[in-house]
Amino acid sequence: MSRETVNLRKLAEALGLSQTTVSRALNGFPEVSEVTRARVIEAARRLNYRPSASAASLATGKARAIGHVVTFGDHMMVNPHFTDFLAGAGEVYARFGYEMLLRLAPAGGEEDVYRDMISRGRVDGVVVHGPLTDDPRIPFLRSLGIPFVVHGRCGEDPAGYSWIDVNNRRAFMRACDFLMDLGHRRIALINGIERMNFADRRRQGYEAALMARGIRPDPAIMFSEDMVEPYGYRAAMEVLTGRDPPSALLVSSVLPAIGVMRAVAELGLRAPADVSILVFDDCLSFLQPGSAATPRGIPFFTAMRSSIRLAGRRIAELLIEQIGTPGGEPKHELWEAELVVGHTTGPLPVTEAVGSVSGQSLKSRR
Amino acid sequence: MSRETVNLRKLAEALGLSQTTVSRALNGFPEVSEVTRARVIEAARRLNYRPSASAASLATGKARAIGHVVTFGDHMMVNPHFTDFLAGAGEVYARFGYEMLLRLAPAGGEEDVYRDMISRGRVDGVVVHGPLTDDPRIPFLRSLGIPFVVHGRCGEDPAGYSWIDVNNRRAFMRACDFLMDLGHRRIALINGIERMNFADRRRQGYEAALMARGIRPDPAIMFSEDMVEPYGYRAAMEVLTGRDPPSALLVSSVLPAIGVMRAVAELGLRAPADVSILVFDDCLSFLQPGSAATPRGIPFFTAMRSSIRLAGRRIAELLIEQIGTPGGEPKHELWEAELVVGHTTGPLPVTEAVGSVSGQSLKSRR
DNA sequence: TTGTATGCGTTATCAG
DNA sequence: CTGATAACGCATACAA
Repeated sequence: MSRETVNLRKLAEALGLSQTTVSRALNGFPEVSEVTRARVIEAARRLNYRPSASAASLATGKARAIGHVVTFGDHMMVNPHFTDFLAGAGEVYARFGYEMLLRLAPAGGEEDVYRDMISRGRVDGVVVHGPLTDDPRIPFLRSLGIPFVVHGRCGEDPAGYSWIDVNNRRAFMRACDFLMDLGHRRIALINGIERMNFADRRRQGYEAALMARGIRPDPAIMFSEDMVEPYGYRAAMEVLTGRDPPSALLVSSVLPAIGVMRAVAELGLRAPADVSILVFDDCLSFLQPGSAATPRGIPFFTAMRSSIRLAGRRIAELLIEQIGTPGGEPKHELWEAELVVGHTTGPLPVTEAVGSVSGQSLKSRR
Repeated sequence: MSRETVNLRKLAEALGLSQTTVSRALNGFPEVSEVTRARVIEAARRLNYRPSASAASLATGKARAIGHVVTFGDHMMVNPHFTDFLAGAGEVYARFGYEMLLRLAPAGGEEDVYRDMISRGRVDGVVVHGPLTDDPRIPFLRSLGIPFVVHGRCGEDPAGYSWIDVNNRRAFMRACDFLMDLGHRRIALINGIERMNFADRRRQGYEAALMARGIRPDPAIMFSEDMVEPYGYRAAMEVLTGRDPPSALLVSSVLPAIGVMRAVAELGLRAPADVSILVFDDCLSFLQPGSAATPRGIPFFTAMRSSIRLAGRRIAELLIEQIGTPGGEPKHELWEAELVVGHTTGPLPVTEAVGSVSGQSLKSRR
């Protein structure tokens, strides 16, 4: 139970060696003899030696830590998708001996927070979450010259920094095509905040798919907000009880989709009999397995799926690699989302296909 | 655009002062003249001086950081309730200039992780999440002599360490009483993992309330698992389609409650007409406002409510206070959950009150 | 009110 | 292969 802190000096004294040799032995330098190394390692374990992080950091100039700045949403909310990202990244950090630093910042105030933790030497690299379409954080971090990886990206084909992103545009095109192949023509979009690049791209995909079949996107059934449950509920309520309701809903996350289902149930409707629902599924673990599996093992929601946890893992790997090789080129990965057919999509209801008074028919079912 | 790192020495040189004076001026020591202090502060800002965290930490022995070890659940999942805790705690950390360190650990492996970040001097204090009924982490941290605060607690009236907890026992007694006052006699419990103290206490409250009215708890309608959506779905499915189904469900979190609602809808049932549902609501922001508010501003779920975000805030405050006053006594706070009546509870359905074949009647409604 | 000297616990440079 | 010794950047006891 030796609770007294044992430092390098004491360890070296106990071994009758110099601090230098002990340090080298512990850090795997090749020039130390294997017998000495074994002795040192054994003694270090026995005496419970742990190198001081701040001393090491001061001496090397490396913090062995990575910073994450998470933005307070409009509801002073931390994006719940973040837990799953964290699970993926944290696993990698643990494996490579990196610390994870977390700071909150109000939307727009991230730069100060980044600057602070970087210039005080607390981190060797940072992750950018939720990039906007034209995000000041990217030029800012580039000017600082610190390694960073963006979860998502900004403009078209950005090459000046590292990022990992889902092909959101194509994912929503495919989703829309899938619904139109089933006969749907009027499809609502319940999107995330379109200042965010991922949501902007999703809207683009949605619009492109519609227009490719000669359908003009209708702003009356397109929404853009923080992806939370009540939002899905309100949006679904609005379009399903409005005039000319859509026969299908394209929803940007499982969270608002749950709200959509609540609205659907409250209106006495059923999916997919009355309305089809297609979701972008980030594989949130607390809604897993299979984004709410049904008894037969088929996922509940039909979805475009891409694991945010895997993204966290890969981004952490990339960032650590980048920290290790300062001169390296930026790297990019564009992932394709997978279409998974569940229970919430089906062919356009017959009543819908017949007349244009479908709104009334929907409402009358209550 | 001075990107070169300016340290205390350079700043002092630029000012024609000694490092000592500059340091004292910046750290608010009283003995420095106000004119000097103003000069120093101005120059520090102008030259973009930020003290090195590792140097300060090495010199003072304080890390100005707080460690959180989050446990991987059975599904290799990070508890989504954590984002809201984080939102509360992070706000306080930001205010007091503390860093938040996050590490993942497999269930049971937390001690090594705590030991590592503590003995390497990365943190000044730690938070314990999700304490078990007899949690080895508490004696372990006490033996280390590091400030820590537990979110929850372990045995009866523990006094040897600081904690903040909800009165889970009473909350579930009240919930159960509320349902029984409505006429319900057969109430299912969809609980969290009862190795965890909070869930254990909830079960105690549930059982005590039942027994106080002469009802023997029935293990056939009591569940204990990770509080995720599919769990709620499965449990609800099982009891509602089984023989002798309950007329009310007591659910430990909004997450499984969403799964419960999915099962209820799939069975063609309605709440509260066919079945009452009462939830413990942690005020998760991504399900806010009002745990899924309905149009009239009344919350959707009837719930026992206590904000996990507020808990995060208060725990952070307590811990920082404790770090500042080493000799202090442990502090405890026991919060009462609030009963909020929503739309998912109602009197016992008539059919239930009449016969004992209610299971059949439920099923036949499909 | 300001300055000098020293220590914090490592790693890194340079000799041996 | 090993060992003195000097940084790293700040805080602080002690002097002036």
